[in-house]
Amino acid sequence: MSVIPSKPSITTTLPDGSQRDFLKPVSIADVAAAIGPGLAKSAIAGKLNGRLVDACDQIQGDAALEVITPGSEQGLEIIRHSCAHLVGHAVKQLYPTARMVIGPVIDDGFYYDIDYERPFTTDDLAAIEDRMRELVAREYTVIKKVVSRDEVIGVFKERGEIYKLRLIEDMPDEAEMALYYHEEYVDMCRGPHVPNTRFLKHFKLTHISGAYWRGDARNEQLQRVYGTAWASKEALNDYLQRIAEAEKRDHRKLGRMLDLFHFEEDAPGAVFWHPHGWTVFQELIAYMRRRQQDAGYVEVNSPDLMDRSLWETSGHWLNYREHMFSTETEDGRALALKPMNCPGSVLLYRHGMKSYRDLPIRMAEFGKVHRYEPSGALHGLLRVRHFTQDDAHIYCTPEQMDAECREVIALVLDIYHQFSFDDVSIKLSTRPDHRMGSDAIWDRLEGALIEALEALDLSYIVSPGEGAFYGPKLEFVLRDAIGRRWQCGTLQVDMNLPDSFGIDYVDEDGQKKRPVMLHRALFGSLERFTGILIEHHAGKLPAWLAPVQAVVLSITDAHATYAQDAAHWLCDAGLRVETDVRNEKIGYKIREQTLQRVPFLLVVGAREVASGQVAIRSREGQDLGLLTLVQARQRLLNEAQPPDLAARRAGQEALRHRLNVLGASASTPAPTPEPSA
RNA sequence: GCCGGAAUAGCUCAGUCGGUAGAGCAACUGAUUCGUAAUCAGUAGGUCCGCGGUUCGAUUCCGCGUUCCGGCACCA
Repeated sequence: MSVIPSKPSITTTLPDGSQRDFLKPVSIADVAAAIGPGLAKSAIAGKLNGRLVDACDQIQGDAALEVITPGSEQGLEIIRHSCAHLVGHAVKQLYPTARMVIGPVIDDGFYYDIDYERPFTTDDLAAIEDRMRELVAREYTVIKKVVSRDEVIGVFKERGEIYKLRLIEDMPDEAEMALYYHEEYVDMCRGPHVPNTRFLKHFKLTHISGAYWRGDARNEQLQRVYGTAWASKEALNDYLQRIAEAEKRDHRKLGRMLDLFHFEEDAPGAVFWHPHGWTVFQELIAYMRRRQQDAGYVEVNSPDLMDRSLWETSGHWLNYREHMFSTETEDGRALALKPMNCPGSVLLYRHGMKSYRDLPIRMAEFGKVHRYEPSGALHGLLRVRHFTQDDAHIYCTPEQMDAECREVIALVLDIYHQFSFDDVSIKLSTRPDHRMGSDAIWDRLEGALIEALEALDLSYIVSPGEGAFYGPKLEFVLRDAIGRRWQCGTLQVDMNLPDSFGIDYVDEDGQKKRPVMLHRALFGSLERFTGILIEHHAGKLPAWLAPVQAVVLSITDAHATYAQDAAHWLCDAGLRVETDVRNEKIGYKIREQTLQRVPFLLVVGAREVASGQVAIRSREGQDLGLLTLVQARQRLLNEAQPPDLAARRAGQEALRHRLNVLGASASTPAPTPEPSA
C-alpha cells in the first residue's frame, strides 16, 4: 500500500457557505487575514468543525471554520477567560509569592482564586486593577505553547505553583497541555484565549472575597478576585448601569422606602412587619389558601414548640441540632422550636385511624419555622431565621404518588405564572451521603419525581447528592433583581418519615399499610417570596397585592370631606384606599404617592365634588380620565382582582354562557366581583 | 461560621490630621388654599453601634464584641 501524501492545500468552508483554499500551513489568523484586514484585526479565535481553537492554531485538513470575534457570545467568553489570566499576570508582578489556583468564567465576568500569605484588601484590588490596565495598554501578544505533561509539571514546579500541580494531578489522562504566556507570566488552560491583550480593555474588578479550596470549608481559604469584562466600552457601561439599576430594586431598600418591614439588631434574621408589608404578606396567604382549597387541600396548625424526643424520632435533632433553637423548662424538659412542620403534620395524621378511602390527605399549614442559620447567610427577607412556609404534606398510597407529584408541579408552575414569574428553573436533588432508608426506596422516590417531570415535559437539572436526608427533592428556583437564584417552591417525596413515626392506613384488604408522604411548599418561605416579588416589580406590586390600592387626593381643604367620603365608600367595597388631604399642593402629593408606588391616584377638586366624580391617574403617570364614583369603584375592583379570582370569574362566565345556550331563558345579572379583602 | 468592608439625626450622606458634629429630605410650628412628580419661613432633633485601652482630652487611634453589606461555606 502506497502512502497517500497529505494534501498540499486545504479547503475551509465559512459560515456563509463560501469556500476558500489555502496552502498548508495555515492558521485561523491567516484565514482571517486573507478574508480581510477588519477580520484580521478582530479575530480572537476560531471554531473548526464546531470545536473552539486558538487563532494561532494550524488548520490540519478540510474544515468548516468560523472566525470568533469579540461581538459573539463565544468571543466574549474568551475575553473574560483571558482577563482572568491577566489578573494572574498583574498579581504575580505585585505579589510574587502568591500562588495562582483557578480562574474560570462566570455569568458576566470571571474570577481568579489565589493563595497568598495574607488576605487581600480593597486597596490590593485597586492596585491589581491598575496594574492590569498598564499591562493591557502594552498590547502584548499572548503566546500559546502546547507541551508535554512532564514539561508542564516542570514549569510549575520551578515557579512553585503548587496548586497548578495539584490540578494537573486531577487530570491524569492529559498527555499534552496548553500553556499561555503573558510575557513572563504563564498559565495553564484548555483555551482558547485572546491572541493579544488589546482585546481586554473593557474590564473592571468588582469585589474580593475569601473562597475555600475545592469549595470545601474544611480546606484552606483562598483569595478570590472577581471582575467583569465586555467587548466594548459601551457594553461595560451598560452592564454597570444595569447593576446600578438592579440595586435600586433591592427589596431591603424598597422595604424601607415603602414602609413594609424592618430588622433590629436584637433580633438578627427576624422580620418586623409594618402594616403595609403585613398586608402584602396576608394577601399572599389568602391567595394560597384559595388555591389550595381549590386543589383539594385541608388546612391545619401544629405547635411551634415540641419535645426534643420528637425531633430525635424525626431525625432532625441528629442532622440539624446545631441549627435548632432549643430550650429547657424549669422542670427539666428539653424542647425545641420547630425547624420544619412535617413532624407536627405526621402527629396530626397519626391521630385516629386512616382508611385507604381517606387518601390522599393533602394537609396544608402556614407554619412558622425557626432555623439558626449561619450569620453570614442572612440576607434581608431572602434568608431569615424565622419564616413562614406555605407548607403541606400529602399522605397517599404508593399508587397515588405519581399523580400527586404531577399535580403539585402543575400547581406550582401555574401559580408562578399568575405572578408573572416565567423564568423558573427546576432542580432535582438526589440522595445525599447521609440519608435514611434503603437504596431501593430511594430508587423509587427519585423515579417518581423524574417521571412526573417527564410526564409534564419539563426540563430540569440534576444536583447529585443534594437531596434531604429523608427523600429526594425538586426545587423551583426564582431569581432576584441582580440575578441571584433562590429556592422558593419545593417538592419532596418521602417513605422514611412514615416509617420513623410508624404511620399507616387500613387498606381494602383490611391490612395496615404505610402511606407515602409528599412534602411541598409553593411560595416556599412567604418572607422570601415577598422579597422576590418586591424586586421583581421594583416595588410596583400589582394592584391586587399593593398595600394601598388607591389614594384620594384633595386639591384644597374644601374638598377634604368629599375625599374622605369617597375613600370610605371605596373601602366598603373591599378596596384598600387611603386619603391624602394634607395642606399641600397637588403636585407634591402626586409625587409622594407615586413614589410610594400607589397604583391609582384619585384627584378630587371643585369640579369632581360638583359632579360626583374623581380624576384617575395611574402610578405610571397616565391620565385615566374622569369617572363617576360608581365607575371608579368598578374600575378599581376589576384592576385589583387577584389573578385566581379573575380566572375563576372567566370560568363562571363560560359556564353561564353554556347554560344560556342550553335554554336558560331568564336573563342573568352581571356578576358582582368578589372583594379582595 | 470564614475573608474583606461598613456603622454619624427618622432617611440619604458630609465631617473631625484627637478639642463631644453638619447638610438635604422627613418631623413639628406658622403662613399659603393651590388642578396632576418637590410652596415659603421658622423650630426641634445626636450615648457619632457597644465595652475596654492609649491620652489632659476619643465620635476620631488601638483591642474586643454586636449588627449590617459583598462573597465563600451552609440552606432539612
